[in-house]
Amino acid sequence: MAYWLFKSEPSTWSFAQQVACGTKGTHWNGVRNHQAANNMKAMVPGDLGFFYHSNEERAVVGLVEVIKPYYPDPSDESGRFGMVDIKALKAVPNPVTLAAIKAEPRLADMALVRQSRLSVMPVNDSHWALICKMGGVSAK
DNA sequence: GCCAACGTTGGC
DNA sequence: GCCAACGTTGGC
Repeated sequence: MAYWLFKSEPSTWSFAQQVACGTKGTHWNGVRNHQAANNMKAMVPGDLGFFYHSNEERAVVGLVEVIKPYYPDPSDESGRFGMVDIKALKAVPNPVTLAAIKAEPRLADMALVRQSRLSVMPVNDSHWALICKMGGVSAK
């Protein structure tokens, strides 16, 4: 079981919209970055992820599950990039802000902190457990 | 609104 | 193949 973090601007695609898609989920399209795409290639159904709101909010607000492995993104004319499908699992009761993550020394080496522009990134087991705890949500 | 980080493009 | 120019992202 691997863990991930999906970053989105809430004004473009929010966790509330993801929840509204229900158990069928949606495709996570629009990624045009090879590092992010490579992370998605490594995903398998059943993997879990954080849903992070960037820009105006800057917080982990929900948990999602990967439901379909990497496949081509039809919105990419170059054919170079793909996407996965995810569905919302549950909201994080106490959203974990970027400020809180930066204030926690054990999270200092997260990709979220080190590579602010990366939109899809891996999360290791201990980081996953700690952020779940900070957010007041059970890890699964 | 500004700026740093960084990926991409295009000229050479 | 190098590198300057440029565009985009995202934190502040």
